[in-house]
Amino acid sequence: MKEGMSDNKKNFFEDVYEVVRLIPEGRVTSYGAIASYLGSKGSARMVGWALIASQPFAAIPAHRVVNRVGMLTGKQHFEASNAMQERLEQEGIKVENDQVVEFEKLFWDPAKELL
DNA sequence: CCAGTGACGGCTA
DNA sequence: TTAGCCGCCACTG
Repeated sequence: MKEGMSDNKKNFFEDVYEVVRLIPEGRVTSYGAIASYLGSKGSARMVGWALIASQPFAAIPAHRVVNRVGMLTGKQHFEASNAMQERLEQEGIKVENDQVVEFEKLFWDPAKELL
């Protein structure tokens, strides 16, 4: 993390981490869903940015966050290009061609399922 | 200071 | 239906 970072930004990052930590095993959510839940509706990109910064913290299951159609767009940011898919399959999620199988059934929306 | 670049997503053609 | 455009905003050169 950076030193000169404003409190707002820092809190946004930590809020993202908190939500991601709450994603149940075997379920996935999207960048936009998290941004929306945190009140920054159009800032899905910032969620992705926060996850890049979360790389060093293994406790955050960033592999459970994919884009709005269920594609593993962030896999290149993991240690290995296949780490994201392997972690998902390890919890029972099937992935074909960088796409989560039955994404709609596994989708976990923080705005609805979190309270 | 300015322009380019994204782990995105909604809208338009 | 597939492609492209653009708003979003932190960061980099």
